[in-house]
Amino acid sequence: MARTAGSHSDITGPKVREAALKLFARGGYAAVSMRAIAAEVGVQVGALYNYTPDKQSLLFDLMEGHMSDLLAAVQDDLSGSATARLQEFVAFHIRFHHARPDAVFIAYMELRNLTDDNFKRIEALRGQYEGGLERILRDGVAAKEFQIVDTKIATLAIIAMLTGVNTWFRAGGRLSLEEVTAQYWEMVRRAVT
Amino acid sequence: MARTAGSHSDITGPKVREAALKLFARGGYAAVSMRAIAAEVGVQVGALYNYTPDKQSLLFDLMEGHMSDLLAAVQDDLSGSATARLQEFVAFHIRFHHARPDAVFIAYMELRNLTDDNFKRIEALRGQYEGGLERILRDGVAAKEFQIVDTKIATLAIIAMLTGVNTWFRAGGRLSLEEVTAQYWEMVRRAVT
DNA sequence: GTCTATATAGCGATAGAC
DNA sequence: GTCTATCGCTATATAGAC
Repeated sequence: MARTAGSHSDITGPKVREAALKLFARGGYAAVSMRAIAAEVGVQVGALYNYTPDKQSLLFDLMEGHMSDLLAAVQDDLSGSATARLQEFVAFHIRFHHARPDAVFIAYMELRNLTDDNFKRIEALRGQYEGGLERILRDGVAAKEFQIVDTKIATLAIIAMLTGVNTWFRAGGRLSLEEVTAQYWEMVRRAVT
Repeated sequence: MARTAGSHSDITGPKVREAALKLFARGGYAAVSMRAIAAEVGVQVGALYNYTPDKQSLLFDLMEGHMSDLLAAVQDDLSGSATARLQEFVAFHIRFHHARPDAVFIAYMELRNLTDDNFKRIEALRGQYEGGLERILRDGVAAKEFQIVDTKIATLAIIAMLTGVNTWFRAGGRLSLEEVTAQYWEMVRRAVT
């Protein structure tokens, strides 16, 4: 309305992030040029630098945003049994990751393209998320609901298994996400008891 | 001996592949230049093209070589029980992948940098390997050793879980590879029975 | 806020001398 | 088989006009 023609900071900013997310996931950080991102947004390359100081910050912001969303969304109702908490974690992990495949892909594939400092910050967030699962497993062992020799190994094994769903599951296929979740939960449940 | 000075095709060829393997694993295919590979080998960039027609072929040859090695090494002794065959598969997968972390990393991370044709060929090899595991699971279900709703899902879940070992296990740490293998086998065994 | 133009650097691949 | 030199192109990032 009272806005200067050509001024679109509130629109272009999110569009830059969306374009980078899509293109990084498709082609890889190193292979995607700032020109390609600008073309996807519909501006010239110089305009991108109103929204990010450089390409590295763009990558880091995407990964940090994803990990923050993940940590904000995960819940752990301590009043339930460890088994119930683990079942909720499995369902949450599959559901959350399925809903944002591009961000998940980038978070796993582009770690090595982060600077050392940025890498440490992302790894710390990842450690926090893993800690949430391990706490459930340890509580389950203490309550004699689970039999697990090493809860750290079990944590990593479960997360690797669950995240793998994103590499093959596509909606509209032979199975629904609910069926897939039920079968993964059954495997996880057996593996820890 | 009777060799022309400066002629080192039998030495340089493998060194080019080794250098590319190491650098691709560390920095990613797109981020590694032919100049960087030449420097790692100790030659000038022009010399590389005596050993590969282009950079893409270098990547494909590494990935195809890895998958061929994997398929040649995996064994399935059909005379054993499905449980014994699965245990051997778990131990083999962890052992084989642990021995060549760079090749494994590239095989998973650089798929999107393959041309369409090359991608299809690598995916076919991967499908062959997964088929070997699924055959064990199906036989185990038929023999009532395993209870699995969907052997395809179980195949993908088990492989994702086992391959995840490479992302965190380092020799000389808290646990030996044998101990890790034993714990993964315990989780897999429970998950399918 | 976006544009065009440009600085500076590096890329994959090839040609031709030795 | 390896080297040096080079072609043609693209990269990130910045400067200054509007």
